Amino acid sequence: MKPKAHSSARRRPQQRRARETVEAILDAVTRILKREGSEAITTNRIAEVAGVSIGSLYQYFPDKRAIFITLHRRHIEQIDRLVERTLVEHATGSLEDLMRALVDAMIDAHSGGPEFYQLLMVEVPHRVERSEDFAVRLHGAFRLAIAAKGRARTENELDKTAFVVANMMDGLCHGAVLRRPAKVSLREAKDEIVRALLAYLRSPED
Amino acid sequence: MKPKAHSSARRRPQQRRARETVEAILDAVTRILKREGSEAITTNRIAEVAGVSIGSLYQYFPDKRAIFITLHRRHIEQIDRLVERTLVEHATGSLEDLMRALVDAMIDAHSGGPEFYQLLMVEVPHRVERSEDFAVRLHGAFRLAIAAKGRARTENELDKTAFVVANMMDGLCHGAVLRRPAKVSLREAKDEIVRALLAYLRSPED
Amino acid sequence: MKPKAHSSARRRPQQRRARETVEAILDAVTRILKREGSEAITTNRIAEVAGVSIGSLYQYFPDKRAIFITLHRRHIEQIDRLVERTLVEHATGSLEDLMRALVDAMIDAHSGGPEFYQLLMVEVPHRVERSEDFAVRLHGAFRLAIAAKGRARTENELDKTAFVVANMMDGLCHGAVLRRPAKVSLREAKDEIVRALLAYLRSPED
Amino acid sequence: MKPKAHSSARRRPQQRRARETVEAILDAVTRILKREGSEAITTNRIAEVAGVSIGSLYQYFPDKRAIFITLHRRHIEQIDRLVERTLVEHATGSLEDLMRALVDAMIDAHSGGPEFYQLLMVEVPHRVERSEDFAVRLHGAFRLAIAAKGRARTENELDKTAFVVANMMDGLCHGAVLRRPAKVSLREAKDEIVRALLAYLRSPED
DNA sequence: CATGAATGAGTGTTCATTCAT
DNA sequence: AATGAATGAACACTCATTCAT
Repeated sequence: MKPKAHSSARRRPQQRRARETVEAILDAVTRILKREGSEAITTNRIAEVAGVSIGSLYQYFPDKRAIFITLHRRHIEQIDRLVERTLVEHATGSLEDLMRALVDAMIDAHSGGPEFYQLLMVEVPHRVERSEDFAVRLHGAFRLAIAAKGRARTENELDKTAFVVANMMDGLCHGAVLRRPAKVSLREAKDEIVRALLAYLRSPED
Repeated sequence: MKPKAHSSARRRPQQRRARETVEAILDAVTRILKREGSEAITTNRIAEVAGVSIGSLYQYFPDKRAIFITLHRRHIEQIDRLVERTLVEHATGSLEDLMRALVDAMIDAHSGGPEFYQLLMVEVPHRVERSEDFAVRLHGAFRLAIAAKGRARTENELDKTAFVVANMMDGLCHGAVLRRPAKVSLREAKDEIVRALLAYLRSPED
Repeated sequence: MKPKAHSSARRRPQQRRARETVEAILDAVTRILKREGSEAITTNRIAEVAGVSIGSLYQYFPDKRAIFITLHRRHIEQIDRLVERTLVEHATGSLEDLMRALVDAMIDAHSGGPEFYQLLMVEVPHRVERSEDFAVRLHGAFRLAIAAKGRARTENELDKTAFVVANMMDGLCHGAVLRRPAKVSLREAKDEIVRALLAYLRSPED
Repeated sequence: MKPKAHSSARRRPQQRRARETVEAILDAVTRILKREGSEAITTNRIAEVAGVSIGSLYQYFPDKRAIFITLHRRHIEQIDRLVERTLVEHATGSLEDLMRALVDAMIDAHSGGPEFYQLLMVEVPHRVERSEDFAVRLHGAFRLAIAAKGRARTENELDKTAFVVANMMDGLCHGAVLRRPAKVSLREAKDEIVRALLAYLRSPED
């Protein structure tokens, strides 16, 4: 009656508590970053802002870095989902629609402020969990999408094209958010980025 | 009585010493970064590797951050000189020559390893001394160069074009150094970057 | 109504559970000590290795130290039983037989490794529960045994003799286990210890 | 005149300061141990009691354990010097004089209280710096001294004798300080220890 | 000016213990 | 009773910076 019957109902509370604590910790990091700056992100402050004890923090994360690794993983998962969803949704549309949708998605995803990405860059051990940069991770997806839209190409041409598209997208969208000249509106920047991508993709192979 | 009497003869040695000390400190930072990683860059270690006392370090730099600000300023000055020289040298050449020369220059300048730029990004206070990002700083230079090569354009079109070219250049060159797929050679990447830039610059305005 | 009604039948299981839990905890300590070293002996780890919850551990022991006190008490009880049994068993034999039997018993009892005794030394509060050191506790037993074997002595002489014998036994047996030179076998060490004890016990009073 | 002339005069102050700081730290440990107990020995408290900053403490000792290792090394050096000096001083005297002098020396050296030795036992990593226990270290010296006094012996007999003498000395002197029965005076204990040692050393080989 | 010993606020982390479930 | 998530005081240690020499 008590011990094992539909134990899921019994274990859930624990798992829910744990999940909530983890969320609170992760949220606290971004909150502190925004309100107090990256230097204020200490484990004790995180715990305090998260409303949990420092001991609880260490129950869920083996050390400080693990918090950033989790944050990083979540971030790239979010971006990847977004990009892949966009690629699928516009698989049958025009090349222009696809590019525009991707640019919109990228810019939306990065609007959280540059400090956050900076932070992850600094705190996440290179090549350990950050393993693959955006442009590297999505190389395959871009290749597929480009292959579907484009003319016949060799494998090598596809690789080069995917490399350029991924890095243009990343660099230009980042630039549009972080260093757009005052005289250029976000709308205009997006249009121009799309124009640049299309110009490249439509240019003759050689 | 003492201070100014034919000071040039007297001060020179001091200024040379000072200059040498500053250089030694700055060099020490990059040396430690390469050999021991960014975590090892402490003021005491910098002084030690530079072969000066910690006291002397603080004679020339008010605090740790000032060292990075100096390093950063030197870095952007170097890049700027490089880009501007390239723009001038290829002012009369073809657009393709200009772009190829710029891409070469950028990739050369960034071959010092990503850790260095990362470090500066992290340590230099935003908007204080890092004031203007590459793409922003060189916006004007690019505008001029593009205006000279291109067809008649409105001011706004020039701004947008300069924005895109600067950010494409930055993003793609960075990508070529840091995240180029194994199957694409650096030579091929450069060619493809130039091709993308030209495709954009030659595409019809609208 | 509830508490005592044929309680023996009812309480037994509980008492058995309790006993088992206590044993599991005590065993866990020595197991961790051997496998992970004394630094790994934390209350949480003890509970984990014992297969009980940390809460249960605190049900049976008021604090960490109580665990070591229990362990210590058990250890001295074991030694005392061993020594006293040996004294009784060899009450009628020769002095040499008695000494040899005691040395054997002591060395056997200490073969569990030095870390264990070290641990108890450190963790058990002096003069609280560790109240009486081996040589002090068994002083009386030794006095009796020596008195039985020896010539007529004054009380004071008996005290001195018991003091020396107990401490020789302790020190030499400890030494035989922990710091015996490689060139001396355990067999030889035992023989030599017995020889030393007998030489002392047989030496003229003055 | 100032800079390099007999630089020893200049460097001394530094070395003296350093030496004083090290002494202050080491003294602080024993002071805290006596006044507040071993649990109060934290690096911060040590620094406080030593009258230096925690930073200075870490300038001279890489970590907490290093402090205990130094303390331990000094202790064994002191004991060794004492024993060896005694052996030399009584090289030509009677066996009884030598033994009595050694017992006196040992008891004097251990009168600092048992907590101190306990502490070193616990904190100094076994077999790392504690390399050789008293009885092991002085095995050679005892062998020589015994060989000089005694009758002709085989190598093996010398080893066994040295083993027994060293451990008797250690165990009995320790016992005389730490667990002497109230009814036995220190004077009596010493006499009895000497008597036991002589009885052993004078007993026929087999 | 140069030196480097000294400083100490602040950091990440541990672990004995409590208490709501 | 049993559980184990939560607690938080306390610890070892770092490092930017100061200042007496």
